[in-house]
Amino acid sequence: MPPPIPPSPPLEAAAAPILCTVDVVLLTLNPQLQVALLPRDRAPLAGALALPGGFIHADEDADPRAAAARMLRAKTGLDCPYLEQLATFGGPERDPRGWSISVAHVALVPADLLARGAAGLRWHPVDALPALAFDHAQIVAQAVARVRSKSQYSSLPVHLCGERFTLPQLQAVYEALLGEPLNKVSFRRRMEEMDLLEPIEGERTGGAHRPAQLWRLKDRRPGALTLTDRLLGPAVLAP
Amino acid sequence: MPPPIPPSPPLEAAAAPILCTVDVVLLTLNPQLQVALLPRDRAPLAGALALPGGFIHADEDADPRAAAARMLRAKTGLDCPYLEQLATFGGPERDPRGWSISVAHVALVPADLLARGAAGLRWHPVDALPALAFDHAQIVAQAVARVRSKSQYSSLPVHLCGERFTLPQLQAVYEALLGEPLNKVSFRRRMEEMDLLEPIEGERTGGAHRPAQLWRLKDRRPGALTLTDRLLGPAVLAP
DNA sequence: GCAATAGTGTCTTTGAGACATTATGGC
DNA sequence: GCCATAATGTCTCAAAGACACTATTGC
Repeated sequence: MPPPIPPSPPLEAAAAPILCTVDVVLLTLNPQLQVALLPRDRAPLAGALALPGGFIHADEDADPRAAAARMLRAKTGLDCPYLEQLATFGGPERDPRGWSISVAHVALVPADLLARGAAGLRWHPVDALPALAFDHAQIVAQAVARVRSKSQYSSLPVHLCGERFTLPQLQAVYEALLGEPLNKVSFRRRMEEMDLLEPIEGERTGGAHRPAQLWRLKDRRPGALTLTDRLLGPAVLAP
Repeated sequence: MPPPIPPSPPLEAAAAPILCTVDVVLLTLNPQLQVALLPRDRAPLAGALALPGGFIHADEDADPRAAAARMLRAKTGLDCPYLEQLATFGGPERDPRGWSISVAHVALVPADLLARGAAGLRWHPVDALPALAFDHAQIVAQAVARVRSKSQYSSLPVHLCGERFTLPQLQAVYEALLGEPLNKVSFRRRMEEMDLLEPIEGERTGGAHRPAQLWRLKDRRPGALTLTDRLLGPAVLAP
């Protein structure tokens, strides 16, 4: 028997205020996957390690992504190369101040950009995290799953390399994210099919052995992803 | 030159109140992909077609998903089989009442469940939508992209079939979502590999021709997805 | 029997991985 | 010359698609 629909439920009545925040899972590869954490400087949970984040400011943020970018700039000094919305976490218990929402984002930064900015950041390998404030451990876990999953079928890992890189370097990044060695020939075939890299003429890396060709992204829009219809690695980890 | 980090920005100061809502993109296949819309019964935009949704209630919702389920029950009478968070949309302009957030969800319902509930719902093919309120057209577009994308590598389409279905029916659902015919042999090989279906002993569909075996999901947890590490269709549509 | 759909067997093609070979640097 | 790494050529194997064939119903 279909449940009767109440005539006119007061769904749009104004509700109790909800705390609206944004958090950023900032990741780098150095040489393993690491996440940036900050000790909280005020209550609640002062001193506890937490993701960079804070309240959305209705008067200055154009959307959640802009709020995340502002947070990142303010708390880490980085102007973010790759920034993607992850998911929204919410509920009455996650923050002692009341029913709260956090629009979580993932940001990627090449390890060689870390010198600048990054003042009080504490980097922790994602596979050995200390206790985190609120539900931030869960958020980090989901972010890592997302990044690993997308590494299977997209160019996402290039955003963990600098602007210029060699194919062996890029393959090492994919392997670190996917957690297993990749076939060199297949990897190069796939990168060529994706058609997202261009060689930097004349440029090669030095070293004690045969120098490798340097490459850069063809499409210079920051944060752009190229997808492939075949998979590089194994196990799909996250939806 | 790295931008200096301001000493102690007032990031956690209480901010202007933000409207927190949830919207649901409820989809069915009948025979094309259709979305459920409701004419708004109050200002703003009274009369305009919109997604079922409304404010989060801090006093009764355990999290955004619960809020979406409540909304769905109240506005459509359906207790949802498949419900997944999509993304969060927010900004100062999307709702005339002020800076607002909508945690958008995707819900799938088999066409044969539509008889019950579904009182004032208006179903529209997603490829020929009328004008929608707020930014709901964009939300629907993203939901459809997500559903089509997941159809490539997961069992998501089974949630658009009823509890019992034949393999030709299921293949037709995949084909409708992916927009192209699939190879019968490969499709069956893949379904067998995924190991998510079990035949219903003795049961077969009638009809003028050879009857087909009926199947059902092995894992009866509603909303559970099985993933595959190979792709069924072509073009990856959404990240 | 015939028509129409369900289900399966098999061959061909394609793409991925393993391996070997060549190339280019420093010493 | 030797070693180490980069880059590419080639072979093998496995999976996907095309196609044909069998199976089962109603008429």
